[in-house]
Amino acid sequence: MTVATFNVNSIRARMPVLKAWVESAGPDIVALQETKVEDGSFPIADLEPTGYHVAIHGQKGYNGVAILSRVAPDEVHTGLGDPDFPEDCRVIRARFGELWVVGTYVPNGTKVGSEKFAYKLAWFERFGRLLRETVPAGTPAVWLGDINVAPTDEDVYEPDRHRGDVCFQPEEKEALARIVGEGWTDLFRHFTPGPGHYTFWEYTIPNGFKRNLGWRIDHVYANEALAGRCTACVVDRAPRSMERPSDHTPVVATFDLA
Amino acid sequence: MTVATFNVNSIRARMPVLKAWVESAGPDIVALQETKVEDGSFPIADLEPTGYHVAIHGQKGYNGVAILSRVAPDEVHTGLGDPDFPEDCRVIRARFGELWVVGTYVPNGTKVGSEKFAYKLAWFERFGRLLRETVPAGTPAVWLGDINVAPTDEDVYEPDRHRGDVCFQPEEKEALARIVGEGWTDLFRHFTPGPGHYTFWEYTIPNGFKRNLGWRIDHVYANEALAGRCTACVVDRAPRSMERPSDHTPVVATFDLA
DNA sequence: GCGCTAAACG
DNA sequence: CGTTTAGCGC
Repeated sequence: MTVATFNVNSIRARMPVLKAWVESAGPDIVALQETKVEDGSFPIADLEPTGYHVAIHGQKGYNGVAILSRVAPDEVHTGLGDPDFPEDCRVIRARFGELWVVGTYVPNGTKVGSEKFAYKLAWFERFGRLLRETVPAGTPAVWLGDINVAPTDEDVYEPDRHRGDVCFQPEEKEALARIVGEGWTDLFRHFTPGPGHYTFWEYTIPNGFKRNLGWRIDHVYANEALAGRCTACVVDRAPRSMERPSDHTPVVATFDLA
Repeated sequence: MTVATFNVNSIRARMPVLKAWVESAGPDIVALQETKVEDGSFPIADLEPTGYHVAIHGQKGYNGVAILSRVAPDEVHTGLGDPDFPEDCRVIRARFGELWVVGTYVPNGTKVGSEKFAYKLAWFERFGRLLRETVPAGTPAVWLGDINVAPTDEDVYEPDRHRGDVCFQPEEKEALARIVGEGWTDLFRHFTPGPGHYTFWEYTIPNGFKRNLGWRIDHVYANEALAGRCTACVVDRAPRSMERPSDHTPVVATFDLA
C-alpha cells in the first residue's frame, strides 16, 4: 500500500499533471496541499474517471488540502478545530480502517521575524497537540504534507546560503523536532541519507529543477505502530518534469500491511 | 496562392490555435490583428518551426498587427505615418514582389457618438488616403483585416436588433464604402451572397458560435489589378471551434497568380 | 515563475 | 467570456 504527499500549487492548474501522475503511479492514498479552491469549486467530476475518492477542505485562493484515496475513508475531519486559530484550511485527517492519515499544509512563515513566522511556530505547537489528541496510541498513522521545514543541512542546496531563510531557522526545526520526537519517523530519511534529495524547487530560480537547486520540505512521517511496516519511501521527480508542473513533486511511502 | 486575415485576440493566448491552423491550412500570407504585444515580446521563436516569416507592429495590451508569410517580404511599412494620428499599431503593409498586402485593425468605435466613434470615422478617412498614396495604380494589392464594419443587413444576425450598435452605423458603412468605392472588391461577397456568413462571434453570447449569432466584420479586398485573379474566398470556421479560440475566425482568399 | 484576486475593456 | 493590467503569496 502506498501513501503519497503532493503540493499541487492549485488543483485547477495542476489537473493534467495530477491525473497523469495518479494514473501512472497509482498511489492508494494521496494528500494534496495548496489546492487553492473552495470546496464547491473543487474539480471532483474531473477526477471521477480516475476512480479516486476525494475528501476536501479548501478556501478561495490560498492554502487548501485534500485526500484522494482508492478506497473511501471511514471518517474524515478537517481543520485544527480551535477557535483561537483561523480556519485557513491546512489540516485534513482521514481514517481507513485502522489507519489514520493526517495531511497538513504547514504555514510558510514568509519572512523570519514576521507575524506570519510567529504564526507558523504557534501553528506547529497547536498542531502537535492535535496529533497527540487525535491519533490513538498504538494504532498505525501517517502524517504527511508540505511541512515547510528543511530539517537539516542535507535538506537544502547550499545550506550556508540559506541560514537566514524561512523554512531553515532553528526555531522552525525545533518546533518540528518536538512533534517528530513524539514517536514519528521521517520515512524518506529512514531509507535514504545524504544531500541532493529534494521535493521543492522554486519557480524563480532559472532551471532550478534541472540544476537540482531545491529543498526537502515535503515529508512523510509514520508513528511507532506503523514505521516498521514501511518498505520504501521515495521522491517521484516525474511530475516536476511535466508540462506546467507544480513547484513541488510527490513523496511516496510504501507499507507492507499484510 | 492564399492570403488570409485572422484577428487572434492576443497572439500569446492564441499560439496553439494559430499554429494548428497555419500548419493545417497552410496559407501563404496571413494578416493578424489584436496581437496585443510589444514587438520585443512577440513569440517569434515559437513560430519558427512553422517556417513563416514574421513582420510585426505591436504595442502593450491593445491592438497590434502582424503579417506572417511563407516567403520573406521585400519591404514592410507600419503605421499611418501621420503625426496627427496616434501610433496605435493598426496598419502594416508588406510587398511580395509586385503584390502589396495591407493589413489593418480598424478602430472598434466602442459606442456610437463617443470620442472613439469619431476617431474611427477619422481613421477611415486617413487610412483611405494612405491606401491611395501607397498602393501603386495598376499593381495587384490586397487590403484585409478586422474592418469592424458589417456592411449590409446580411452581415450580422438579426440586423434589426443591431441598428443602434457600433460597427453597424450608416456613417461607418459610408466611410468604408468611400474607400471600397475606389476600386476594391469585397472578395467574400464576390463569391457568396446571402446571410449567415460571419467571421466574429462575441464571447459574451452563450453558445453564440454554435447558434451562429455573429458578424461579418473581417474582410479581404482586392484592387482592380488583382480581383480578377481571385478564384475563391471563404470563411474558415475551424479555428473558432478549437480549444481556447479567438472570438474571430480567419477569412482566406485564393488567387491564381500563374 | 507561476499561481491567485480583482477591475477594465470589448 | 476571455483578454488585459495590476498587486499579492510563496
